[in-house]
Amino acid sequence: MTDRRPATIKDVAASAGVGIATVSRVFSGTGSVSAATRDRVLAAARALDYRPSALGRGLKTRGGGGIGVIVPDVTDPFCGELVAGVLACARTLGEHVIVDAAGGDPAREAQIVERLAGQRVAGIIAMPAGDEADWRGAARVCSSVVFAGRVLPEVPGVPSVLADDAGGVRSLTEYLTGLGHRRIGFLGAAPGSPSRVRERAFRDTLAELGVPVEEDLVVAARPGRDAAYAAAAGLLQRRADVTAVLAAGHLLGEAAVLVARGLDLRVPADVSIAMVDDVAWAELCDPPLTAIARPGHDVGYRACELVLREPARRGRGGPVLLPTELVVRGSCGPPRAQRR
Amino acid sequence: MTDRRPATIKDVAASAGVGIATVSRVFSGTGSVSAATRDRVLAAARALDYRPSALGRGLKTRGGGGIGVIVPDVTDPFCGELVAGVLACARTLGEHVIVDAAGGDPAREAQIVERLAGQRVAGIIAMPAGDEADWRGAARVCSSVVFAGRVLPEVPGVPSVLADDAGGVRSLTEYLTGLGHRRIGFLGAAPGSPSRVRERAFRDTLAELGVPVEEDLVVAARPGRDAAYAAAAGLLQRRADVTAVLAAGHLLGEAAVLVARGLDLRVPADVSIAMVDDVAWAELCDPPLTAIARPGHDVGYRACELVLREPARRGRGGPVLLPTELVVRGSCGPPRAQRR
DNA sequence: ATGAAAGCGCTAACAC
DNA sequence: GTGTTAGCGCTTTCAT
Repeated sequence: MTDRRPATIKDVAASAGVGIATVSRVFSGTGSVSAATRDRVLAAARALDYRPSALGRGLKTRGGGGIGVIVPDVTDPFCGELVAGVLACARTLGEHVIVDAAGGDPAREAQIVERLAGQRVAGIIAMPAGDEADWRGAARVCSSVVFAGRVLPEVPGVPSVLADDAGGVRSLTEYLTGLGHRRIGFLGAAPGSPSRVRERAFRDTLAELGVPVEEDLVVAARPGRDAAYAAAAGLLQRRADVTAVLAAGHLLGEAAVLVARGLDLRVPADVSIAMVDDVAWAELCDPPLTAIARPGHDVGYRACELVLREPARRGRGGPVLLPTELVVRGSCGPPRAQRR
Repeated sequence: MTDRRPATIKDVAASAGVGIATVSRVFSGTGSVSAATRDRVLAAARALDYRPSALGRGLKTRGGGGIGVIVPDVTDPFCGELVAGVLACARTLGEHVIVDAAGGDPAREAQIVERLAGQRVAGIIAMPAGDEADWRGAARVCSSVVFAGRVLPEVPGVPSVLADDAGGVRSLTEYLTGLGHRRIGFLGAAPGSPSRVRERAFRDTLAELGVPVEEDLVVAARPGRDAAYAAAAGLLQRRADVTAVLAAGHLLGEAAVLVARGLDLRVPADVSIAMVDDVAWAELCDPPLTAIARPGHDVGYRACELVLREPARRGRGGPVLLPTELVVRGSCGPPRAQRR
């Protein structure tokens, strides 16, 4: 049980009676080695429990390899899917993945980028929190950066792959108005949020449909469960006449459901509720919630492909937009004439 | 915009007019450097956008640093929490974290361990899928391995930190029997599963309470949503007389809720339902589900501490057991005299 | 306080 | 085919 340090290429070479270059050739698949020698090397390696050091190789080849992923929170369902997608793709490409959570804090995000750069990763995939300046720098620091699931405006040279949130909100809005709703409450992200495409899509769709947008019905919540709940409660109490609520995220949807329940509102008889993010509980809710499914896994997968396979095409063209899907369940119905 | 390769310590040394050793001292904090020199070095470094290479350092110091985490699936809520806990701890210790998902496949798990070993990580935290032999080898391969959230029996030298699942199931079982239930269905993991402590705890508690265990009521489901649903449907249809269901995981709980709804069973009037894993939707369910909260975050955090801070104590004593919490909501009530 | 030099484990020319 | 050699970027004696 002596825990001696790992065998090196030199040990293997000596033990197999060959030069270190030969061992290197055997393991990197480069050059040509006679079958006999290869076997001897492999045997020696196995005996010594040898495993090539990624450090040595990385140092030589300039680039440690691997890819870094930065999300606000790994426990968020969408982020989880995203990460899973990256892992799936990275696996096929034989790369490892360094994951970190920035908690929505730009400073922390910058720190993580710094560390990743120190590791000499081949690329970084980020769901950015919000500081353009930092990312402007990061784009220089790392060979290849791509945004996934979210973008920062004004960061040139960083390609992105996104779920088509605008399209999703648009169809949800059309669905709701089609049902007859005119006073739809919108629960969205705070002004500081990186992208308010959802809110814009909501407003635009309503405008196109000739439904007036009442400012009072568009509310912005800061991130987090509590803020979401407060926003939902505020909206539903202030405007007892809303007939439907469109929640722009699962936390906001959760809040809407809870508040409606607390207010003894029947769904969808008194209020219809729909949300962005088709999380697991949408189906378990009573009634099951109509939602927009965002392809988190695919977003991650594509982002990983982009960052590793097409470093040349970086920044070419607009963002890659992946389609969302409207999943209709039982939480929306025609508006009741008058609530309360 | 010339994308020249990253500056090295040599570049900085030259630019600052000092030796490379001095630059090293400045960045590693070792040795002593005069304030003036330090400033010159720092200035030069900033100008060149220098960032020490973790590869170079790692090679020299034997050990790339960083820690590896292997879970079955990052999108699982418990795994997500676990990973988040590891990230939180690793951050305080300045280590990066390589994450990978094995999908419950021992072979894939072994591959991942192999890659991690190649990266010369400082330690590995794993929620093992099932093959003892692989892990027996892995324990040798890597300096420091710890199991988290789940254990394999009989892998010596690998410490573990776990949620007290047995305790959780015990309190759930006591709670249910206290309510008057005698025919409790148990939805558990398949026989091949790494640990069936939950089932054992259920049986033991019932035995202690003098309630006979009917084999017919203890069902094992293979992993995955579909299998869970099938198991729940089978149980509830076969035994219309069960008055309560204890689901040993959130997927099983989900299945129980869905099946009960499909069968038009009222919860808790017709059946009480409780589960292990206090996931987000437990509170959104109607009625909200009584559940056992497992401290996923803490498990990850402690595991990370263990793997990095106490390599000496490895394997000493039994597993670290973290308490679970019984969260009583509205899904359980006294049994109805007779169902159907 | 600081510089020179010797590697860490590996790959890539280049000889043979 | 296979061995020799020169670094990759860094830390670390050992002089100075």
